[in-house]
Amino acid sequence: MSPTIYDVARHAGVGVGTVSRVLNDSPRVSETTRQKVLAAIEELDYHPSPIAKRLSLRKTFTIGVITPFFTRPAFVGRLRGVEAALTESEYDLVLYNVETTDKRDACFRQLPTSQRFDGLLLIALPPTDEDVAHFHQAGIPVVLIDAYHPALSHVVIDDVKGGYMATRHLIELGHTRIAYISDPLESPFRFTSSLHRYQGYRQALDEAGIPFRPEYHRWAEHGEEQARDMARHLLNLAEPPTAIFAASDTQAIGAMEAIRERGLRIPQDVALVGYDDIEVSRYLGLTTIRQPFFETGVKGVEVLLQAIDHPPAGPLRIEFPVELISRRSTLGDAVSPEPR
Amino acid sequence: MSPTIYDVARHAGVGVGTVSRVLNDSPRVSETTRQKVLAAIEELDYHPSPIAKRLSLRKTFTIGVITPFFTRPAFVGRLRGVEAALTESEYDLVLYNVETTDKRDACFRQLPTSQRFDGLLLIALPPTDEDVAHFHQAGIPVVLIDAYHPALSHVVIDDVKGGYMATRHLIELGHTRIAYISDPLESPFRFTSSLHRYQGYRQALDEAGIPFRPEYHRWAEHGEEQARDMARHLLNLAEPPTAIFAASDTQAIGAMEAIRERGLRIPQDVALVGYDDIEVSRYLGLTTIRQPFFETGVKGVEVLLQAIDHPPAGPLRIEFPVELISRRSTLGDAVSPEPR
DNA sequence: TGGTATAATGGAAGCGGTTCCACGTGGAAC
DNA sequence: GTTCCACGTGGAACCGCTTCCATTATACCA
Repeated sequence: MSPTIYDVARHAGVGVGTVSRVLNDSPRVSETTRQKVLAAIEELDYHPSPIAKRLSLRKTFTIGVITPFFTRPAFVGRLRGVEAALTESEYDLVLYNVETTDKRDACFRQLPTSQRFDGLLLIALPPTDEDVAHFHQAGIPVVLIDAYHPALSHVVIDDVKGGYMATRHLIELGHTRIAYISDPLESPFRFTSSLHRYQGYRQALDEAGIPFRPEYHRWAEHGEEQARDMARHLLNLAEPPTAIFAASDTQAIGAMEAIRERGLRIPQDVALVGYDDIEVSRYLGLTTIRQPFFETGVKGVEVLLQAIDHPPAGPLRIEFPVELISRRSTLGDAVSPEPR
Repeated sequence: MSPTIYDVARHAGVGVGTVSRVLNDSPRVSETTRQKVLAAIEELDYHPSPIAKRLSLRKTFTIGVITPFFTRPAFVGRLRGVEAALTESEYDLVLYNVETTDKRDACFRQLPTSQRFDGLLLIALPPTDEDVAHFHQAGIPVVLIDAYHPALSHVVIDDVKGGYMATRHLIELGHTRIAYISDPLESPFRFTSSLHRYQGYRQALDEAGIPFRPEYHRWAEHGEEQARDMARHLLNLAEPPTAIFAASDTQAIGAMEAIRERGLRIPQDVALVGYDDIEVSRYLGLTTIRQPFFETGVKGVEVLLQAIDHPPAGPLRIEFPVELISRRSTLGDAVSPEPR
């Protein structure tokens, strides 16, 4: 049996209150007593029970993180930031990976009232009004990362702007036949990124006076393979695009494949822009919109921990900037598959 | 303030013991009483406090999962299985992502004695004897996934065999100039997969009477880019290999790039085998050794939960089979980049 | 009819912390 | 020499469960 605070108190010849004060760095302890207590702790190899602390303080020191498909770079990137920020703190990170809407709904329904969390962090999962009402009733702070709800604090990037920047970049390079491939604009998970980037795409076209062609926008389930197929379709059009903007780097890589397999050159025949700046993109020479995954994860944690201790008057909105990273897939030399 | 078990007891006109029995499905409650209690629970919208339960039972119902670089497919794949198995149970999953040996060591030192976990799951992180002694002293069950220590239960695949199978496959296709690219065989993280696969590679060569050529084995930090550079080097040899076995699909993809950029055909000029069967491999037509990521994660959880409730006499060893998946990168038609 | 086994139940104690309140002490202020 | 206060300290009560033990009610048997 591991020693308790009572054992330490007895061993040090003091009361449990004093030991507790030492543990919590209270200034109301004399230096000599502190030393005695620390010696006893050392000697007994005492480790306080976090569970008892939690019960006593009526605080779980745990936050629940719900993320969809954490195999995808965009989600795991944010999760990485969340994990890093949380291990810096005294909070535990309990993870839920959601790959079906059923599991998402189960999480949304059960976790807030489970008395297990001081707060909840949702990654890329916008809740419904009903969900939010439920969170509110449970009295648990919830922060969204890369998702939006008017009543909840959220850490986001401006995807409309990102879509605009990507498209604008292509327009500035002289392209007018610019296609957009993405996830479905509406899906059961209510992911919004493809939609917002689409809006930015449309906006840039409008602004440049380039008419939008419906056949230049294609969507399918997320994935390289699906993206490759979409790009193949685009390249088969009577008047194929000279540039493709993909809603994610993963999809851009699929498009790259389709372009290559037709023997076309990037960017001379088809220019390509992705989104996310995932790890391999630099190496592939893919022009892309960089979004700060890690930082949004960290910030989400900060906002949530702050909200736990000092509930803000209203929901906070934190927006991170996106950045265009120009590489070979739109500029200068061809990307490699071409022999050098 | 949310209601407690006392509120429920009072409301139902019974004692707290009875409510507790109802909550825990004890048979020692009459049906009428049970109904009364359930009604009270419903009416008060009562949710029992897991923290209080944990303190009372002296059990945390939490397991700690320590994984390196969970951005890499091989690790996140296992983690996915772990998460899935754990949400099925009543245990919480607390996650630690380790990207430096410092953090690994800190986790190994602190977590076992932190009184926060009923068990620990280490993914691909073999502990030292000293670490194991520490785990043992803390009295906490530890299970390894994809790692080995003689004193700990572990869930593994036979990487030697996997390396053998990959190499054997190439030999059977008539190759004799077979290169191997991998992570460094020894690293601060003590990952063993590159080493074991290397051993299998050597074994297959020996068995076929093909002399091992040191210049055909190259290693570098994990990553597509590093792998591409290694493959470039191999292809620049006076007598370049006709086949490359890469210790991971990620590295195989890097090699693919190097092969393409020289205008060589896969598999006619250079055949390619990877390892892991990550998601994109099917789509890239990459021949590979499939290992059951998800299943090993699930199994690791099973073994650990079992060990928590019924400590086994000695450490268990669970081995999963690997499987050769033959695709275009060694067989038949060229992989795409070639126009169809 | 009394005795006894059995089932259902109430409630105190315990899990291991925190905190509030009471108390003793010593020095400063008058 | 008294009064006052700040400081340091001990310990009971409490957080919300589980469980064991005592008790009561019921059923069954001789």
